[in-house]
This record gives sequence, structure tokens and C-alpha cells, in this order.
Amino acid sequence: MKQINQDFFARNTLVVAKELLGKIIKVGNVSGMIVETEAYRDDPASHAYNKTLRSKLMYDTWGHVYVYFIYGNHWCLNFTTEKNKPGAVLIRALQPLSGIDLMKKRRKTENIKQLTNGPGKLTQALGITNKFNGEVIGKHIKVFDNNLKFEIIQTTRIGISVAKDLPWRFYIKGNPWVSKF
DNA sequence: TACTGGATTCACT
DNA sequence: GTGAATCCAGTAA
Repeated sequence: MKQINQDFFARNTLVVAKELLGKIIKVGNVSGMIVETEAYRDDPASHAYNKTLRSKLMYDTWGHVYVYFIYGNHWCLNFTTEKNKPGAVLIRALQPLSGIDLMKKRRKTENIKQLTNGPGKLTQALGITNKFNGEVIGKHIKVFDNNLKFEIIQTTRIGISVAKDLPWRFYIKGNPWVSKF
């Protein structure tokens, strides 16, 4: 399996979000296949809309890990994109592949479907916190190519984004780990 | 220094 | 279907 290099992320955010589907994320001995992503660009729904200390990574880097905390409870995992524009792809759901026992322990559940079917869940299962924020992809969080073919659905999150050029959410059709939100 | 709201999840009804 | 938990970054002062 081939590891993805930084150039993969130096492209249009929507293209990266779409092509990340089916790729493998590996952190230590825990890994999973990406089954749902969300593209964030320079729109009012995104942290990228205002350049702040937090969103600086989205402006200045590509192929880096961007982790932030929300709702007092949850971490969200993003990969930054595009060389000359702000952008990032939120990883919304994974299909667990290895290290499942450790994921169950971290998530405190035996239900495999509940391990990584949401943005906050998968970071917990993978042990991702802001200690990885700003790291280049490949250091601790690795992404591998996986030559699988599947049907991809594009959609939007109506009511949240007022961005143009929608849609910007992608998931693998029929995969049980796609989040319901 | 204080206030506000959020790229969510879970328990409960 | 509804609401609580929970805390950090951004903003205003």
C-alpha cells in the first residue's frame, strides 16, 4: 500500500475531499478507511472565512493535520489543502480496519458501528487530540492509497452553509459507517 | 476580563 | 424528537 505524499493535498479542496474517500488513515496500530468527508473553503460556514490563529493552518499549509475542539466535548480531524488558498477537508467517518479492540476500549462500546461513524467519534477511537495539530501528514497520522472502486455521493448540508459552489460533502454509497448527521 | 456560540454526541422521553 | 454536557477560540470592551 502506497503512502500519500503532500502533493496530493496541494489541489482543489473538493477534488481532495472526493479522492480521500477509500483512503486508509493509520495512527499507530489503529487504522480505518475514510468513508465520509466534508470540504471547507473560503466560505462563511468555515473557519477559513476569517484568518485567525486557529484557522491560520488552513491558509498557510497543505497536507497538514488540523485538529480543533468543539462543543466542549469533541475533537475534529481535518487535513489542510491548496497551496495558495485557504482550505481543509474534515474527516467525518471511517470504517474500522485494524486496532479495533483499542478503538472499543477508547470509545467504551462493543458496537463496531458506533466506533467511528462521526467526526467526534473517530478522533476518540484513533486517540487524536490537539497534540497532533499542525503536524505534517505522515508523521503520526499516515494516509495510504487503496485502489478500491465504489459509488460516491455528493451532497450539501442545507441550513449550515451559505457557500456558493455547493455541494461539498462526499460519502461512499451504502457504507454502514457513514454518519447520519 | 467576560461573554458567546459551535464542522457533536449521548441519554432520555 | 429533545435537551444537556462541556470548554475553547473569537470578539468586544
